[in-house]
Amino acid sequence: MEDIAREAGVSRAPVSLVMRESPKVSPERRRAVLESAAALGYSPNRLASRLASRRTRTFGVLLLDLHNPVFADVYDGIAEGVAGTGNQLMVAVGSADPAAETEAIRSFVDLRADAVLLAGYTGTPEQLAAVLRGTPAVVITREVPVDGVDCVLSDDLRGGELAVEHLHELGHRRIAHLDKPEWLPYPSRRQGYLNAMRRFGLEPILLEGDMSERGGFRAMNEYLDAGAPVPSAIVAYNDVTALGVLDSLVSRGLRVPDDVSVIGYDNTELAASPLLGLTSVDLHAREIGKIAAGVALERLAGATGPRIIRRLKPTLVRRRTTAAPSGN
Amino acid sequence: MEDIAREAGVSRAPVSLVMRESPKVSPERRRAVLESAAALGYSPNRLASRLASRRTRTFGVLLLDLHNPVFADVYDGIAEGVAGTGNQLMVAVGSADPAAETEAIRSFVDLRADAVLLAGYTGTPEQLAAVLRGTPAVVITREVPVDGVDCVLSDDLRGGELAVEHLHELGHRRIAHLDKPEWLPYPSRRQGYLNAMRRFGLEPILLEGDMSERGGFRAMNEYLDAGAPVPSAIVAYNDVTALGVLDSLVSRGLRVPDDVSVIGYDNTELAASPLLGLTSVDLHAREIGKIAAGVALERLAGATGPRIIRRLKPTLVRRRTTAAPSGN
DNA sequence: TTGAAAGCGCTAACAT
DNA sequence: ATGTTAGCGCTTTCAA
Repeated sequence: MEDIAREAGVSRAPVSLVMRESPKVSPERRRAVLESAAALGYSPNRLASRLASRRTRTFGVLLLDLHNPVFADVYDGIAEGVAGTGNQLMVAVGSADPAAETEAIRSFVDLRADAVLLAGYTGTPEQLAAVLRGTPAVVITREVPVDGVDCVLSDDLRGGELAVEHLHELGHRRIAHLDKPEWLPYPSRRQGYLNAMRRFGLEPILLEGDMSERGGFRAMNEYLDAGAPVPSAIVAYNDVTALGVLDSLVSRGLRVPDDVSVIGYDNTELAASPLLGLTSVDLHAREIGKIAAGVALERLAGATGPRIIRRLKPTLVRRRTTAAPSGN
Repeated sequence: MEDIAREAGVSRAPVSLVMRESPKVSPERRRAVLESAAALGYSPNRLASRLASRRTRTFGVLLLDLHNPVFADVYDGIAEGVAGTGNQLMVAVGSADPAAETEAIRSFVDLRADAVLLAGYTGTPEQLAAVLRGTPAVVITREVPVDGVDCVLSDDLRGGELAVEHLHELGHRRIAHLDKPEWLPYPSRRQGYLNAMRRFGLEPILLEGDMSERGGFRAMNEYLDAGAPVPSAIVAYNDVTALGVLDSLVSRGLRVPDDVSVIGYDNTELAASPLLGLTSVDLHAREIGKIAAGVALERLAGATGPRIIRRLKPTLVRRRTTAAPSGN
């Protein structure tokens, strides 16, 4: 920067101003500075600039899993939300390992991200509070009771109910639910399922499997292999596992929805594909991401006050994998 | 840091060493330092540390599109490749807009990433060279002729041929190809298709559509609406567009593979899903990512020499969407 | 508007 | 093994 100043015949201050596109520099000087910067192959060092200015204008975004398309939607929403605000996004991928997630968040904090957006945090509230050290954070799709941490999520309890209500209305009575209880810090969908089942006086059937297509496939296979009577409908934790369930059913010669109905969750593009036509509970991922970005922006703009909890209402998108039970 | 030093009764140097987990500090001092750091709620500033040390131990990873699962695979490969090397990943999402991509790369460079890994760069070589300013870079899935830029990719020319050869062997003669020529800086797959078609003395049929499920869906719909004779087989640019093609065919009442065969490209988990069973050309995305990380690591370890070009052989994974043509 | 000076919070020689 | 001293490359007062 000093070289540029010398080359352009000015001191260092105007160079700094030109780089930040400040209007307080006369046009001719600005041109001179820009020219010698180009001539010298100057590349600004944002580490230094951020260190000195104590502002990074950057949000850290943690995405749980790139293989689940719902996070692409959440990301799009966040990107839409920060567009035009002059803020940047740096993203890290968590892989559902609390230690890795904590490390990623720590990295954001140490890099002095202005705020942190967590889409799919699986650790404990205590860990989160410890690693955040006061950095503004908004947790997406989960409610984490930590002071100063805002949450934007879908009403998963209601979503679970919605799925059961839809199936019950179609005439289903043997309705199973698939998720991964001991791992998941997101029990609300199952709870909603259980609530609705009890309300209808139905017996819950709980299956367990990893939260992936493969996990859904295996869990369903194991259940069928065990010789248990086939449920007439299955509520899967999300679209990806629902796809695995479909894989399993179809590979066993069971027809969907003729023999078994299947509901997913997230309403990803996967579910929306005309070929699959997966009935799914829409948690409005993109909108959630956008709102989360908005909340972070508000905090940066100085909004104080208690934790913000925004809980959107999920909606059921009915497609071709659910229908009235045939036999029974 | 000075506060910690005072609190622990030492000077600043050992504090810095403790933070970097250096072994040159006596255990009792280390403990004292750690204690007062915790007591004071110390959070190291990595901006300052990176600025002072002039090393960031961070790779910038640019991902073209989160909605295409192939990039999740590439990312996994990169993550696997850098695991245990003490390097971190910072990722940015490109959205297939050269301006946005350039901005993301500039950001990596300005933040002094040690290297940059570009999965799906769509800009020109000149732009890339200009923004890189000497930062080591490896471009993934594309060959970009820029000095000092390494490339790890699949032999797309061969991949295009592979698809046609497979279909030809099954007995297909009216084989169409779908991609987006004017936008895509990746013409090799189409070229491979064209080469093989010419070799077999067949007439090429070129369809155009956006590189997304929706794009494939629309392109196929338009083609069918135009009343052109239905091809007996379709080679799609990638799995995502292939899914769109399937959507279109099935919604028109055409059966796959009985009436039309379809081949995708990338062999993503989407294609591998038993439900879809999409025949696809595997470009070994995860391995490519891993190799790319390895190349970057080599460069950082001081490997000089000319540009490295690693071109993997694609393989065809045959599933249920391709079969011998029935009627003709 | 521009110039000079004092940091931002850390690392890296070096000397002890 | 520990303390001291100079920076890393920028921004930001403050004066001029």
